[in-house]
Amino acid sequence: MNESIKISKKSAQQFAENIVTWYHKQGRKHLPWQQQKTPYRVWISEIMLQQTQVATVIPYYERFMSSFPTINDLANADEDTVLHHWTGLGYYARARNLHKSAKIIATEFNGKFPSNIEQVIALPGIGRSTAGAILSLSLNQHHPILDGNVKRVLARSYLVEGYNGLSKFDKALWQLSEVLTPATETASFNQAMMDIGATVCTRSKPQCTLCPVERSCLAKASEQQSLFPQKKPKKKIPEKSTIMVIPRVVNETSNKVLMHKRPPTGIWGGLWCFYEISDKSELDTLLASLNLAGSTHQQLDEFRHTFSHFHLDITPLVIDCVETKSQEINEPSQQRWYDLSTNESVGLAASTEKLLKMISHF
DNA sequence: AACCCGGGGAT
DNA sequence: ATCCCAGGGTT
Repeated sequence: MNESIKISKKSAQQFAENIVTWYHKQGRKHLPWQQQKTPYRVWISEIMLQQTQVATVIPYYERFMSSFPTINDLANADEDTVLHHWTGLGYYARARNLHKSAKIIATEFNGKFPSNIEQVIALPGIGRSTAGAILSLSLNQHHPILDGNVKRVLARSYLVEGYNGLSKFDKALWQLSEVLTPATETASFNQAMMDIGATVCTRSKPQCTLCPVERSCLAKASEQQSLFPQKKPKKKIPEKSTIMVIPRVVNETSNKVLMHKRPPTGIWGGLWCFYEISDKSELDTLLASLNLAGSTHQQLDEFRHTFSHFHLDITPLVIDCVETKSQEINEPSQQRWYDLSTNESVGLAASTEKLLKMISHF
């Protein structure tokens, strides 16, 4: 297996030169959406791009930047507002970490993004690769990176065995990235590696004829591109089910549903969701605790929401409530009547948005 | 339906 | 040090 892959200084230099030359030939036209590469802007885009492709990220990124143009703006925003800008992107812990880090930068670094890589890695939500990407792309500092796209390019070029997440595999690739990343033009090299992985050295049907390192690529030489990186052994995922309780008030003056804010850790952390029960027999107890007893309810069609690690079958249960004073909210920071006629500035999970759509034309 | 993913937290 | 989790979109 891999052990440490030996590369001569000369061939490493040649590799970097080919990559950087390719980058300059692109004329950077492939990234018109991100012109000024400040550490802050690169940070936000890198975190978004960890989980989502460029085309999807662009509108989120634009909205985020126009609402939070500076780190201090982000630090001073409500967590709900930050999560609202992340609604539908997934991985909500990343948005919460972004917010936490902004507060740290505001207080400990006077609002200026740190330029020391140890300090950057110490920020929540930023690891070695993201820190390297931020400081190399924005300040041209000499740091290697290793995201999913770069991993694919390197694993194919040097036939590195293993799959994503396997420690031997990651270790070998980090070592390769260290050896290959040039001290000059680091920004161009790193950006090019990510771009090549995203657009040329794609998972299926790579466009090898467009690749600047086609001639030295070991996978291409043996036509094994599709075998690298190797596939992660798959595991069976469990099925779970839940009943989401949707108390609502609909009349001439209001159209609203009762939601609560989830705890900060775990699934959908910090997002606004409906109360859940695992069995209909728990409904009365829940409604009583919410001062909503006696209301009528209707069941909507069950639907499936799938995560990588489990299926979740959701049964929506709509409770029609009459507006009374007993529906005053005790802890508005944890519980609220969500107004369906406005787009309230809070974070919602994709499944919650789907439920809101279902009941809006029901 | 299967695949992908950087970093944090638990073990 | 090593495993498991997160939540969507794309293929």
